[in-house]
Amino acid sequence: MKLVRNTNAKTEILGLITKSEVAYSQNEIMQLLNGLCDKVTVYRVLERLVEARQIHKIVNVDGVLKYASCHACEVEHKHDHIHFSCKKCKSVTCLDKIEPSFEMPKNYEVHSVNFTVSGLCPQCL
Amino acid sequence: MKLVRNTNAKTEILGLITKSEVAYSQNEIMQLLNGLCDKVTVYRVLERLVEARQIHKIVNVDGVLKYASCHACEVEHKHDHIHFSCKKCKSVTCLDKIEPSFEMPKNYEVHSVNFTVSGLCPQCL
DNA sequence: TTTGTAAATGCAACAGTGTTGCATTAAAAA
DNA sequence: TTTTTAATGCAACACTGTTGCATTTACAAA
Repeated sequence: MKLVRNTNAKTEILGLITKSEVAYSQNEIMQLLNGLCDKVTVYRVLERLVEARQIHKIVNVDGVLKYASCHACEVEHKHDHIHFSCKKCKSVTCLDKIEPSFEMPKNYEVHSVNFTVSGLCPQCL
Repeated sequence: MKLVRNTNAKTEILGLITKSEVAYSQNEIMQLLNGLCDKVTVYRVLERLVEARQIHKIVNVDGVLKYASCHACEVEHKHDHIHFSCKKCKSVTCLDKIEPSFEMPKNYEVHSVNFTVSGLCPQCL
């Protein structure tokens, strides 16, 4: 078992993501941290938090990675819910309650899922 | 109405994508074209083909854009089907038949959808 | 409390994807 | 054939994300 340390950067980043209603990109986190640490550190902290299953990773419609806390993972760690990407305000939100149902063809082994719907969010409508 | 021209690059690229069972990235197309044209041209042709609704764009799990033909769009142009991204052979396939069902909360305006499932495809299983 | 360790960081340099500006080429309408 | 302007090539760039390595620091053990 590898030792894990609690650092300033990790605490701050996890705090930001946990408090947020929307998913954050590395870029957005950097701006919110206001020079607290290097961008490489942000990437590495995010990687560790995903590894530790404290946050989850989302691929946005523009290909940029975003991170959100695991609010709905108390019981079981899974991320089959939909993410909503707003074209106007550019926010990405987890729709924790919405899990699409679908039936995979035989002979596919599903490991993970990335569902993103884009359009206009309630605030921008 | 803006004039559209048929060029060598456009014909070749559309041909490649149409013949293919899997979705291609700009990088893959460049290799298949074997120096026929510049990478900027590939991006611009792909953009035009998407605009003309002859192909559709997929965001892969690694954030890279891939393009596939619109086989299932004869009647109506929509891309609510699932894409499968294989972790081993890195192929991205359209599962045209599989359209997940889900119910969006009120006050969201859905414009488009990007569903990707990753794991192992039948060939790699 | 001090010390030793390796986990975490910062910096610089890099890799890959995708974009922009501009001069040149060429498709196709007249 | 001539004319128009869509399409191309090239160079340079922007942005996201990664790697190597020397330095710092969290924290377990003494």
